[in-house]
Amino acid sequence: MTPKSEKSETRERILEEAARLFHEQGYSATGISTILRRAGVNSGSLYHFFPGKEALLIGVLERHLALLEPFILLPAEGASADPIERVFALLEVYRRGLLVSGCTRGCPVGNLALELGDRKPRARALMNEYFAAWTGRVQGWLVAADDRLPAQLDRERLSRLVLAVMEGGVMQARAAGSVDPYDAAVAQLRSYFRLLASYARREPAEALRAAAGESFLEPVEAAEPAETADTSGWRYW
Amino acid sequence: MTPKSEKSETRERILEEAARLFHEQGYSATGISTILRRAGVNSGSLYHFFPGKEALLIGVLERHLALLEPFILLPAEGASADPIERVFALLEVYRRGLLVSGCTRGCPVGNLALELGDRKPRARALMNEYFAAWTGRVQGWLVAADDRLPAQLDRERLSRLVLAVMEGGVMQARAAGSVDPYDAAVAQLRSYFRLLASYARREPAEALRAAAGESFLEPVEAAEPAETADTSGWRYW
DNA sequence: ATTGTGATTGATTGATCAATCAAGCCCACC
DNA sequence: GGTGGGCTTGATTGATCAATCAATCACAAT
Repeated sequence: MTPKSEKSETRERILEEAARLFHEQGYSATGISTILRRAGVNSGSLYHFFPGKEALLIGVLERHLALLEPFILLPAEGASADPIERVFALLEVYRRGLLVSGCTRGCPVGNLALELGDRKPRARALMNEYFAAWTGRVQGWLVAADDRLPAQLDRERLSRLVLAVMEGGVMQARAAGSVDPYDAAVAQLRSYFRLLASYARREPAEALRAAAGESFLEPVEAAEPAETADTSGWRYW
Repeated sequence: MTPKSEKSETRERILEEAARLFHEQGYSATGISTILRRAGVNSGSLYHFFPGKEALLIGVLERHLALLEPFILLPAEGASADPIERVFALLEVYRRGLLVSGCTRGCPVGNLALELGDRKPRARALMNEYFAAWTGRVQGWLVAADDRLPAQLDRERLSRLVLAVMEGGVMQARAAGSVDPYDAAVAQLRSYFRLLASYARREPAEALRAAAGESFLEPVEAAEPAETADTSGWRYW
């Protein structure tokens, strides 16, 4: 056997349940014993794979980072070939996460980011990496949109805005127990994008003015996730 | 003495330390004993005022709600008479909170909102009330901006976007250990507002196009907090 | 068959947790 | 100066916490 296998089935089950519980109740509020019970594992097994609770947290975050591509980004790209539509397909992914969980689960990394702050430096570095990968991909789409957005537009800044809207929208949805605040924030972002697109289309002033006021939300139809990595047996939401 | 005084000096000290600790380390990670030590109080006193830890949480949230006006909203209004500048003065208040805490403290309610989710219904109702008061005030400013924003613009949706940008920006700043992501998101929001203002000014198409690309951030100068409530002895950040 | 190693078992540890409570203190009020 | 109630004291409770560890199991290699 390979030493300290990274692919142990028990290890995966522990990570999956820990991820779910950290997501639902937070890191501090989740007891090791609960994870053990839900995963059907004894404490010795857990401590065989993870030296302590913090190492388990690191493992969970590494798992989130590994799952970002197949479960979040690729489905968004599969939903549309249009780079701007991909942005809103991505936001639709999180909307689904809210809906299937009754507004109790949004972005799993966002929760931990606010709870842990800088008290676990290794964890913070991973969360930062996660956000960087997220905004980096969005930035790539915005660059790909090319002449459909104003040339001078700062794509990096806009990608940071998109992430902020997602995380802030999820937070409001959790507090409200409803997706409405999330939808409102996303709809307004959509309106902003339409406005930017109108510019790039070099429309006359009157058409631009009309676009500035609009704020309706066009639902994005779901597409089959475009899986490239082997994610069989992995659950995310 | 009035029975179960709401103004006991001890009670205030407990609430202040609990608020700080909940903000810095979260609700679950904060032990009662730590609060007692920092506040210089014995456990019996705490349980004299609060029947349990959850009641203390409610008290902390009620305190945040009471302090929203004098410590957050009024300073933003005092910074400028211009309703749109008030929006960005408000965002500047949170930026200051990030800076003075080394990016460890953002919005105190936002942290709790994500940590507690719907597991404490009474707490969630208060957090929702907090967000509603926040966005409600911003919405009021946006309405007051009147013809300086497009008439068809949905002011409520935009206020939800502003809150999302603040909360999401704070989250990214905490994860990055730097205000840069916060500044980026706010700068992009500023750009959006300039664009909307250009519309309302009915500028010709070329000027509008120029405004669409700009994304610089004008720092908002601080003004003295306009205090109307008695907040002597209350600390917030 | 024997040995080596990774994986599992599950009782147990000491620490820390939220919460309790009997006793005493302080002081306004009469 | 006595009385009563708001407030404080601080040791103590049982529960739960993360973590430990000696023993055992499963199984591949030889």
